[in-house]
Amino acid sequence: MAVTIYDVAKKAGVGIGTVSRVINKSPQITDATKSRVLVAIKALNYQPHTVAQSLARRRTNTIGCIIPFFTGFFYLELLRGIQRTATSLQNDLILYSVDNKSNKEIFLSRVLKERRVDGVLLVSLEIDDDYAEQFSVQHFPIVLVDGDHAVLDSIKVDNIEGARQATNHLIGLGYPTIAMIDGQLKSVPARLRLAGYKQALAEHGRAFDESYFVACDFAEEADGFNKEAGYVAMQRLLDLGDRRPRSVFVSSDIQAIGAMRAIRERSLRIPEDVAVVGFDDIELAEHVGLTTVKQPTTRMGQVAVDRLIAKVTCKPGLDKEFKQKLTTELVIRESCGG
Amino acid sequence: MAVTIYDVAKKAGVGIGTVSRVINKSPQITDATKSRVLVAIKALNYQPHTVAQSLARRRTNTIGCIIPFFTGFFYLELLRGIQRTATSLQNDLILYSVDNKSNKEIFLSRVLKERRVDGVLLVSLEIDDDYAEQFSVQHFPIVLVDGDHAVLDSIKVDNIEGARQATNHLIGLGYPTIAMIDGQLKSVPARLRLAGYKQALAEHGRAFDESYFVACDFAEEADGFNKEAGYVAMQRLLDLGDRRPRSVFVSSDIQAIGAMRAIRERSLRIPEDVAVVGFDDIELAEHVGLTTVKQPTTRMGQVAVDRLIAKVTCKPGLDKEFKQKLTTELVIRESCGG
DNA sequence: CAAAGTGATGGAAGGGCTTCCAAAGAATAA
DNA sequence: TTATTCTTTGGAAGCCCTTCCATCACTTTG
Repeated sequence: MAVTIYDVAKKAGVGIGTVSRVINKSPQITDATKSRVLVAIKALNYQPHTVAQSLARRRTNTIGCIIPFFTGFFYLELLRGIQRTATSLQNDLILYSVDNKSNKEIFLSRVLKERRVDGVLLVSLEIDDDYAEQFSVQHFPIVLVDGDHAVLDSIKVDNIEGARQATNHLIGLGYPTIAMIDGQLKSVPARLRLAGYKQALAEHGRAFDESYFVACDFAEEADGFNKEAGYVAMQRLLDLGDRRPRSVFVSSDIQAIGAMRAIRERSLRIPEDVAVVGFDDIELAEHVGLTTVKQPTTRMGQVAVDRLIAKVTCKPGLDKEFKQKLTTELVIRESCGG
Repeated sequence: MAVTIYDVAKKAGVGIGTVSRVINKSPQITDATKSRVLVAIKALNYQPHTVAQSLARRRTNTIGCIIPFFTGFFYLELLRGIQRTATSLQNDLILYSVDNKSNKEIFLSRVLKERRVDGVLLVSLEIDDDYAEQFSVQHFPIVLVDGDHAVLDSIKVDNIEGARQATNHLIGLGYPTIAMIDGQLKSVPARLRLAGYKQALAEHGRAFDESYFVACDFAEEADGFNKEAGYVAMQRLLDLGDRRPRSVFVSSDIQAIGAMRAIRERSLRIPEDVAVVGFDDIELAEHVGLTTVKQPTTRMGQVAVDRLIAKVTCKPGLDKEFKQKLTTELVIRESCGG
């Protein structure tokens, strides 16, 4: 059978409390006893039973992460930031991955009642008001990542600012006309990116021109953020003939890839005929030389875990609400010229 | 305070053992008592404390997964298969991700002693003999994924067969000359893929021609499986001038991407001048129309977890060694013509 | 009708730790 | 010296379950 704290205590000739204190680095232990215990621990090759510790301490040193079935680079990088930070703060990470909506609810309620994790990260998923309420009332630590809710802590990227950066880049390069291709307007990021686009135009005294704006409301899949939608949307802009825009800000890289294909199919060149900026900085973007807006994904994971664990350990200054927005970064490649 | 099994027992007017039996679906409970208990559980909104269950049962219903810091699609898909299968078998998944080698050892020894997980998956990582020994002796369930060791269960893809498929495809299309670009020969998959290539050639009575084989031994990073290495290697083949190969099997997609660039830079066409097959089926492969060998990645995760949990639960027939090889699948796109 | 068997139930013990309280010992003050 | 305070230590109780054993209420059998 496995060696327990009692074996160590007997071997070292001390009480179990003393052994426990040594393990937990309690200060009030004489160096002599401490080293006796340490020797016994080494001799028996003892390691505390984590599960028993969790039960007694009412702390698992584990955080949960509810994340939609991770496709794409974004989630990989996010997970990397989360994992790395958790490990560095001596926490383990349990992954709950969500296939469909009902799944999410199950995980939320499990997390809340099983007490298997000290806190939870909810990534890219909406949370109902009554669940939010429960977490809030029970003081169960939760941080929303790439999402938001009135009563809960959240961290996300500043979509408006990112869209502004992209648009300003095109303005700065002197393009006379700047179109925008957006996702479905019912999606939150799509609306925010539109707002940033409009804001940048307004700041430079440019009017928003309805005919230069295409929302992919016709495309269902992935809220319009997909290759085909970008392709179709770009066709519409190119159909303007002479009035076609000189440059376009596309609200996601994957749409931009589709848009670029549409441009090339008409024998137009990028950026000489039409300049393109994307959003996201997916892996493909580098390959096709797409200038785009990079989200600080790894960082987001890190900040989220830091905050979550601060809440778990009741660090001071946690009452104030935490609504962090991280700023994006423009990655300049070849698709805009300049 | 949280509601415990005692509260439920009192409310239902039964003993705690009875409540426990209801929770664990023990058969010998009358329907009447069972429903009384169920009512009480519902009324109190009771849910068992997972940690306490783990301690009492000496089973955590959790598996660990030690995985190198997941870059690339391969790990995403693998993780998807692992996660999905674990969830469907009522197990949670703890992710230990490895940044560097020492990290791996730490996780291995923690897993072994902390008893926080019932079993562990070791992905794409080598394991020292003495650790393998320890797992073996202690009967601690472990399954190697995309790796191997004499005394441990393992599951991986059949690299030899995959390389044969790729080479045979080129042979079948009638290409007179078939070169190969490989990773560093010190890497195991590189050697296996070479073996498959040679085997296919031999089966069709073709000689292995040293001058048509380039191993990327000059490239350090990622065992030679990277874009630049592929680019350089292809240059060498193209430098053969008139004797340059009519087709080439590249041992990874990422190298193939580099190779394709080298081909295009000499104003040669794919597949009209040089046909290319890759290996891996990364996301980019589809985008560039690369014919390639797809690994059954998700499936591998699934099989691994199935096996691991079978071991944990001591299903019969586990003594025989388990060394599974999954077969690859050729994905035909445009880079080979035909 | 008693004896033996069957099935459902209660609850103590045990899983391995932390923590609190009391006690012993050491150090200081009077 | 004795009284007082401070440190260090031992170990019981508690964290919340599962499981085993004893018990009790019925059946069945002879």
